[in-house]
Amino acid sequence: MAMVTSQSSSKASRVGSVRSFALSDGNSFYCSCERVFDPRLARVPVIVLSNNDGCAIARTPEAKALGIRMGEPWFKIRQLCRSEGVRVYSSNYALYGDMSSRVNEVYRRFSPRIEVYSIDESFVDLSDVRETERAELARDMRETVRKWTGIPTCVGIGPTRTLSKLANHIAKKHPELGGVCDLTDEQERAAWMGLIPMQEIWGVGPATARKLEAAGCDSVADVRDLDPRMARKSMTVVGERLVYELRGIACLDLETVAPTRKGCAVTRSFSDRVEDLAVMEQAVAAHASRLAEKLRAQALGTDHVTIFFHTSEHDRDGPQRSVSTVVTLPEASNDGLVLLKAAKFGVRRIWRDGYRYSKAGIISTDLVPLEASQRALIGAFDRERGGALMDAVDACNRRFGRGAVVSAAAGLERERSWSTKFEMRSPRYTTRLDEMPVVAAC
DNA sequence: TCTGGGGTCCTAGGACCC
DNA sequence: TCTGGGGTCCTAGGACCC
Repeated sequence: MAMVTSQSSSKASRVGSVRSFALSDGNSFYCSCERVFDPRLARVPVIVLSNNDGCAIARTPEAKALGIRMGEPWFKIRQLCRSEGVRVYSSNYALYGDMSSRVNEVYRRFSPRIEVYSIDESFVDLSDVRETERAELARDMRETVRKWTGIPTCVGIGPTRTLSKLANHIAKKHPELGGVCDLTDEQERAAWMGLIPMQEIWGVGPATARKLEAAGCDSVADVRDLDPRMARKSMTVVGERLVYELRGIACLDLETVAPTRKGCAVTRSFSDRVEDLAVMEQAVAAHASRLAEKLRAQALGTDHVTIFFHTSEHDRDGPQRSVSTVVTLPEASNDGLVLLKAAKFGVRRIWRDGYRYSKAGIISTDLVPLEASQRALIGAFDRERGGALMDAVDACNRRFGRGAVVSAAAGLERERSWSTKFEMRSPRYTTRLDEMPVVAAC
């Protein structure tokens, strides 16, 4: 079998042998997390809003039935939610992240090889499970997750990652399957593929869908039957792999060990527009501190950061401006004070009065393991002192909660006029002692 | 008259994902 | 009034090198 990959790769060592993947994901995951801790939410419409309470990013079936779409802005659905009694929550990532790791702990009991693909989805390798036993194992896994964490899931099984995603899609759309769909059988698979529109394929977005349409594709089966060479011509190696994956030939293997992160960013929309340099400095400084924290958690560093801010396209009347600048450091660092200083420097460099800025951020690409990074001959940071200080800051924040110790330059909570809205956040039940649910037994 | 060939690295931009 | 945040991969094209 020809390896369909853009670069020679040895990690797909098992590619070619018969594989089986299960994709398990949490149903309306964020909403389900909220339901675990509040039984009153069962069977009523629930939605969770994005950062800044901007738009709906998770909806229970009851909320979907009311016509609330994915990504719909909050201000457009507020009335509907009020009149229909929809329970609305701000994002509570501390809770969702913790619930996610609990769910993954359960998956690990069913297979030694799992890939945590996103906060609510994981691939589970079932290659060593007998074909006839896979669906049963999936049902068992699903029940165990439900019992131990309270999260409802759906599982799709297939010989490639793409087909397991497709199976998962079917499991979700067809409740009569009991939350598990196994596409191992070729005939059964072919029947389903003829029924599902190609837009549902994992990896097909609007641009690819237009190309596929032009090529006469309507269903998933049509894409499977494309000539792989033609697919490569119009859709690059990504398109060619897609065709093979749909044919049951695995081109993508599991990443069971999370690869070192390549980039990291902290960006936020402001709750109110920012027109003042001092406020912008404070906001970006806070983002920089947070970025440094994220890098420290993974022992990574960066020797340059991009600072950006821009106005909003939705402010039709005002003048528009979008700027960015790269600030280079003498050597890689993850010291909060170093990145904060770089951030403020960058902001001042590109600041211009007279605009109503809506969003700002700090981005770092090309992360390096800090210990292995090249030291500067001139301008090296005092890593011993800086590192000890940051260790102490991290320890305090772990113990007393994020934000317990911050740089004054990044602003205290109460003076942050720019900060993000979380007006309807539920308690962080599982990660904060003071927000733990209290149960009375009598 | 006539001006190589092949490689790497970097960046920007497009596309897609959750 | 009000429209999220944070990632990955791939390609083309330019700079540069020998």
